[in-house]
Amino acid sequence: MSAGPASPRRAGRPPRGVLSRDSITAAALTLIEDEGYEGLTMSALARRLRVAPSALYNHAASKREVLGWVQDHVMTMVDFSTFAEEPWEDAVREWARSYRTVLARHGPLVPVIAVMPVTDAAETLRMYEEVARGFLAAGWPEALIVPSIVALESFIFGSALDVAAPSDIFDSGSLGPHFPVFTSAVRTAREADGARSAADAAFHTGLEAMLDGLRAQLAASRG
Amino acid sequence: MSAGPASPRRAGRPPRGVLSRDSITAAALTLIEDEGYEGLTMSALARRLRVAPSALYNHAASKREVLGWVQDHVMTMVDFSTFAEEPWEDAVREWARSYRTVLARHGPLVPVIAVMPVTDAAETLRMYEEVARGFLAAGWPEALIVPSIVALESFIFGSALDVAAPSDIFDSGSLGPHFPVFTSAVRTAREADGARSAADAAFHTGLEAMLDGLRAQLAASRG
DNA sequence: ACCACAAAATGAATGACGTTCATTATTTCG
DNA sequence: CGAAATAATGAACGTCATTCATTTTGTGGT
Repeated sequence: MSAGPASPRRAGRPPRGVLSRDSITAAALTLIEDEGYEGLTMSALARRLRVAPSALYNHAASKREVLGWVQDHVMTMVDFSTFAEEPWEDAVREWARSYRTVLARHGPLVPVIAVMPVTDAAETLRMYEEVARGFLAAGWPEALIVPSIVALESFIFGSALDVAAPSDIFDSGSLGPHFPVFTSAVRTAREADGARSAADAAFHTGLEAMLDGLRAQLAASRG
Repeated sequence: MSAGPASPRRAGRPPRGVLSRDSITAAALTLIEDEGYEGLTMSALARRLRVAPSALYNHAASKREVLGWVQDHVMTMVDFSTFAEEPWEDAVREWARSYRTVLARHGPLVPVIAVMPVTDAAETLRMYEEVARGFLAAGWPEALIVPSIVALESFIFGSALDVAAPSDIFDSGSLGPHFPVFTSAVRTAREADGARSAADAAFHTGLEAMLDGLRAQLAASRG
């Protein structure tokens, strides 16, 4: 496949820079796509870039920093364009779906993103600005905007984690008979949902419930 | 503090067993309480138990397995007793609060719990059985019970992650002026919420919204 | 044009961590 | 009573992130 080292680079600064923040981020993303997050090691990353592991530290202070770049890029994949075009409820629905889909492919990033300060994550701020704008245009009182967005995000984060769960996560196995109500409910749900996974069904149920509830709160706030 | 090795145990099976699944789990829990999850290493765990690290592997196949024991114990701390006593809505509220509080202290466990099959986690099954029973008693159609529970759980998981976030997570810093709507909404929310953290306010907002929405779905299902 | 210094690569070394293995001693079971 | 299972020790290994000394090359100031 990939050629061996044509001319094994000697030590010393190379004529043209081999690495950059962008090239490292891109390599990390394809590495994650190919091998998953367990495969994302500094050695593997360096191998992809045909470079010694220590060379990475001339550009990133730590693996954590590389992960920050990846996270920033992942956030750009979330589609929040509909807030400018569609009514509030449809826009939230589309945004939430996109957000969850993106995060589901980057499960190990979810706990990091949930906690990451927004201060210098410009892409994330762009998203929040647009979402907040959509809420404001829909008539939301300012004090309710941030709590509502964070509540939606919490649900989205949790749902993204859920996607990674095995489809038989609720099989109660040999213990089933001891928990008849739950066991029966699981069976009924499986039949009702058909092809849709438990995670997808729950996401739909929860998102619609939350939209219902938020709509009611908005109406209440208008008196 | 703790005394040094009074009699440095020689190799060979000791007269009385020093380790057990319970003692390891208990030590892991206090270790986590003292040092957090970063401090939970097999060496540190062995040190607490006054044992060589390799001795742990006579009882647990891996660190992952120890984590499973911890997880099982953590789930027993969730209070779902109110489902037997109070009306559906209050019971869900209390359960969700307790669940989030417990998980917030065990953030690193959240992604694991979200994905862990329930098959031989008896404690977790007990909780699900009781919660499902509460839904059924409140008149929920069987097919909606599991999706509703999972949706609530997703929100709870995401909210638990949120608790670990720094309080200034939404400070837009020098970029603030570029995102005026969001920046203003953050300031307004902070003033409105008073002492309550952003995470707590969002949890309250989201939980009430979801309860509203679920109540509406229940009403609709009754025609 | 020269020179000092910054930048960027290599390769060797370090330390933490999870895990395995050979060894030893003790209990338990047939 | 003897064999086998059990449960400890301590030494070793492999992986990983990270640091350091060294080497080479680009760049800005005089």
